[in-house]
Amino acid sequence: MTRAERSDAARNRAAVLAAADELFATVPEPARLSMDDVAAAAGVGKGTLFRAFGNRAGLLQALWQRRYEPLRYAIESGPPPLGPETDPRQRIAAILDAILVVKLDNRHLTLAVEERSGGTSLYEQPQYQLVHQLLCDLVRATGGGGDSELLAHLLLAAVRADLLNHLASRRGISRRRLRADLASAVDLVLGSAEASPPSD
Amino acid sequence: MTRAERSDAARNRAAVLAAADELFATVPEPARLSMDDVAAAAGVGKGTLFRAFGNRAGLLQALWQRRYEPLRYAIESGPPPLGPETDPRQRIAAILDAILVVKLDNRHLTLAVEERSGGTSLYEQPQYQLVHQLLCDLVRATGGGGDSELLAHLLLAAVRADLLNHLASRRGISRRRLRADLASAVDLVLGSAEASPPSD
DNA sequence: TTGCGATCCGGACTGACAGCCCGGTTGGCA
DNA sequence: TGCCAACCGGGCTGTCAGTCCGGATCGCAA
Repeated sequence: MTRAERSDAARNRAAVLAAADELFATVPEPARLSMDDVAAAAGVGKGTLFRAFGNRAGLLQALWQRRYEPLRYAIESGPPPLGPETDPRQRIAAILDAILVVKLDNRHLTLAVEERSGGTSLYEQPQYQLVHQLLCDLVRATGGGGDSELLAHLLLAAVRADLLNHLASRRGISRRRLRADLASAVDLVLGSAEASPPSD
Repeated sequence: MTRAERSDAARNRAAVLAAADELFATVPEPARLSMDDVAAAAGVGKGTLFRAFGNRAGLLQALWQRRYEPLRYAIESGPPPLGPETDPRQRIAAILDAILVVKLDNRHLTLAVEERSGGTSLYEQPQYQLVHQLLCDLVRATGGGGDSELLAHLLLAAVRADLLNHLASRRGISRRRLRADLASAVDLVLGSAEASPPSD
């Protein structure tokens, strides 16, 4: 019997999302961004924030979901190369490339989302498990050797937020280079065919 | 002009290391192990603990170093298959397998060590950078395609503490299976030759 | 053995932060 | 317009890393 959200609640929820989005895009160190900061920036009390999102992880999930949603949709039911009607090997490459791009575009946010917090590791997040499951199936469909579960984890390890952040921010490696290197690494892991450079 | 450590300081340092070792081996959730806990278990004041190790990361580093030291030595100047006189491809496999084993044997400790804390990511730790550099060189020596830097990161991602913990503790995958899967994954990444099962 | 200063000890203290609580307010249906 | 459930806000609590400083201790020198 979940009643509809009251209008003020909806307004505040939106305000928090907007403010948090802005903040995470701005601040240099997402881990140092406190819930008080977010509440203050949204012009809302802390109680309101926690009522709306449960806890820090809940807020981060909500933020991330908004960013990730289009990609998720494209993967689940869009046209090639992301959609289901693609050759598994190319689909894997396309998916990882797309994830790479989204994460680079939302570096701080993803960093915060993947931060281990409260005993919940990245690998327990439903988001992760969904993609992992899909990659498992796809890897198996390519018929290469090796355990598909571990391989899927390895592929996803290539786009972990902290690694990307290190390579991009710390080491200053360009997005173009990252995408190319990722593509060739994926080809290697999947038992190299020819490498196809990204188009977008 | 670093003066020698006073005897009581050395004694306390040892007591802290022993107690912390014991605790990290015992507790279920290393992140919940506070410095107060460690100090109390060691029968020492918190000030003493921080004087000796600087901060939490310092203590964890010291603990990890003791565990990792033998392996580091074996890699740097031991006999094959870990030592320098080994064929690069086999050496990579041997090193990763050894790291896997050490980390599994010290699961909670490694989990705590690799925990991102205070803006210092895994990739900035000198420990990591050392192994990464070595793997880079070895990967390059195998002459396969792909960017050696990224490949070395990927290889090390296969033995990240949180992944291992998830596979071993959460999913209940056996050590034997993990070692075998890791070995075949490494072979894949390095442009598969034949897989050789671990001996130890 | 005794004196003495540098070093070290310890636990109270601070600051930061996630999450809870509850008296007061407000939205929206009757 | 009245009523009450839902919601607001910010003060409060508990936890934890790291600091501080008065007092204890070590170990050298005489």
